[in-house]
Amino acid sequence: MRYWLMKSEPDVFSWDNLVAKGDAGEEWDGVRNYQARNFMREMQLGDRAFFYHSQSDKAVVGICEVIAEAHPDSTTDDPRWECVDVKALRPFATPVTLAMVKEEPQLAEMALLRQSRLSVQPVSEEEWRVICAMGGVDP
DNA sequence: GCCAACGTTGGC
DNA sequence: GCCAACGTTGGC
Repeated sequence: MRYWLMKSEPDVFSWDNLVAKGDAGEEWDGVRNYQARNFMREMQLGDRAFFYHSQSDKAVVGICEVIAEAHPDSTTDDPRWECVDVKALRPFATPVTLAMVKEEPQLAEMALLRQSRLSVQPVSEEEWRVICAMGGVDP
């Protein structure tokens, strides 16, 4: 299993919105960046991803699971764009803010810090464990 | 609201 | 194929 981090602006689509979708989950549509799309193509059923709120929150707020592998993005006719489906798995007891990530030396190499504009990115197993511990959830 | 980073577009 | 112009994202 691999680990990922996916960003969303909470004003557009929040963690609570995903929770409301239940086990049916939701398409992670709207990605129009090749690098982010390529990471979604690598995702497999059962992979886990952090749900990150950009802009106002700037924090990891929950864990979701990939429930459908890459398929055409229903929000466009352009065949270049694909997306996966995810469902909410569990919320963080304590949201892990961007500031907290910056202060943790073990997380210094994260794409979240190095490539701030990338909306879908891989997370190493070690980074996954560290952030889960900070957030008070089981990895 | 501003700005840095960076991706995309289009002229040459 | 290069590069200037421009648009978007996301942190501050």
